[in-house]
Amino acid sequence: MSSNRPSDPQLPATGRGLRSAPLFAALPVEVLRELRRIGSRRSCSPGLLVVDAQEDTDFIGYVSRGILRMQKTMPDGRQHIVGLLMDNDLFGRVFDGRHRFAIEAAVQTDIRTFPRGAFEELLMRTPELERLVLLNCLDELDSAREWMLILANHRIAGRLAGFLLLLCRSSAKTARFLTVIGDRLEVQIPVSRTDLAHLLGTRPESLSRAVHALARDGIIEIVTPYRMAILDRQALVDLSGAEDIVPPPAAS
Amino acid sequence: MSSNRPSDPQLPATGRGLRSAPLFAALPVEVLRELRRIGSRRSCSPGLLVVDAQEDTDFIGYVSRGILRMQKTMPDGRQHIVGLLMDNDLFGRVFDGRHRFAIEAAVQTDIRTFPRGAFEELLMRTPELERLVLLNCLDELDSAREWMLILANHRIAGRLAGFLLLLCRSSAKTARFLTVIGDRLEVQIPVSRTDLAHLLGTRPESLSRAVHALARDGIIEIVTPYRMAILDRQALVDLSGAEDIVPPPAAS
DNA sequence: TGTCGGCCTTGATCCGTGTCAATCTAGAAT
DNA sequence: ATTCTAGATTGACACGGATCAAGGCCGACA
Repeated sequence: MSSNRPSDPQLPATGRGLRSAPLFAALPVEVLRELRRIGSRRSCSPGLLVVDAQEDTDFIGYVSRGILRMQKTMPDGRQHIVGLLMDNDLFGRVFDGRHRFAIEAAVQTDIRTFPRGAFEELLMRTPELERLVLLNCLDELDSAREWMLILANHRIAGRLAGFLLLLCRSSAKTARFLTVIGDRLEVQIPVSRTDLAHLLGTRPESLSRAVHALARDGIIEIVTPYRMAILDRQALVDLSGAEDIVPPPAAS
Repeated sequence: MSSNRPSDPQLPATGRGLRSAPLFAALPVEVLRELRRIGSRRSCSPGLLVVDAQEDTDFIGYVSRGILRMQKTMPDGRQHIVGLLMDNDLFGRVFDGRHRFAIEAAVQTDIRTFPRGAFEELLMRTPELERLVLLNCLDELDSAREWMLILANHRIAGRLAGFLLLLCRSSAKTARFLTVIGDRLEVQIPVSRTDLAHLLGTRPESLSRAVHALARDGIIEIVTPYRMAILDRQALVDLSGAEDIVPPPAAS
């Protein structure tokens, strides 16, 4: 199945090594060295099952480059996506290996794995690392709730708009998925239409219609199924029903 | 608005004190004593804003009894619920006070607050507590994703069924919301119809129809708007499209 | 005890979306 | 170059849910 994919969802390369990993950048050099020592790289082809649901994993993972899909297989056999792990995301259950969702590579993905025991041990004696893991988890939690806001949108176009804006925002941090050519803003869709449909709680057919409706209205332009240009960002914001970026001042 | 509520959503009383708090139960006595020392009780009436969105709070909160609503106010003024905090839930951003959602009491709720600085300091020198907080956060994260599964259900009846089962499951831990009289299982709905509708991503009218449809089919019985009996749990499971409880063996 | 004002419920109608089915497209393999 | 195949798209149609509007219920307050 992975042999017959469009070549589009490949992502551009970025720097390697933990030094360039934003999540760990602030850590002291000796901690970075230790992480490098206990960690190992792993390359995952699209479709590879990284973690199975209900599995007790013995490692903590970090996405250095690519996309992982978190999903649950329903009793009727359908797979439902509950989230994406993208560049700079940490996954795995510290102190408790049991996963509740399967994790699968969506595109060619480089991850870094740390043996759970060694990672926990390092965590115990490194307050900075521990603090980082906890903060990362809190951020993930809020992100998951933002996702719920997007999913709660009644119309598919609204959910799609929210997703596109989410991509723009998350890319603002890592400069991935985005291509700016002049005043033209192109986003890379990291998953297939079918996956995106499941992610947004709908079907491929309905999603396709929604995408093309946005294109007809001149809000986006479909370059390829995996790449579209944002022509009218404000229209997306209106459709999504949410404010775009966090209000700058936030003064009381 | 809070003065004209039905009296139903009041919840039964439970034991007080940190000793009976399941989250902290496993901690050493001296840590409990310390927590008791720095913490203080607070009682919140329905509708009380505990934390405002974008607010930098100086405390970590723990729900000892009751329900808090996490919500976001949309640009058009509507409030959208992204989650509920129930008995035994911890909230607040350790090491980083900025909240992204407002938190409001849904019913009369007792919370316990710990000054952020003191809590963090205790966290730093108490690995058990820290581990507990991190695990709690990981669980919350997975719960949020379970929520996404419920919300992804196409039919309202399915989302409602998932919510009812969620209530049953979460009550299994704390024995709240549930009343068992003989072979009759009654669940307490902790929020108003309107709130529940928003929580499930729909409108009060549609939700009302879905509830009464389940009642007509003999799957549930509506005792009051805030209390319903589960007559056919398996039917709820089927409707929700998910397996009910985690498979007991989970053997490979 | 009577009035008031929420919330909950119900009815009617229209639009969006799920579903089934067929066709198109673009890589990949030969 | 040709064939093959999975994914993407389009069409037709029925159904569920959103919406607008109205009525019922119950607790709160005077």
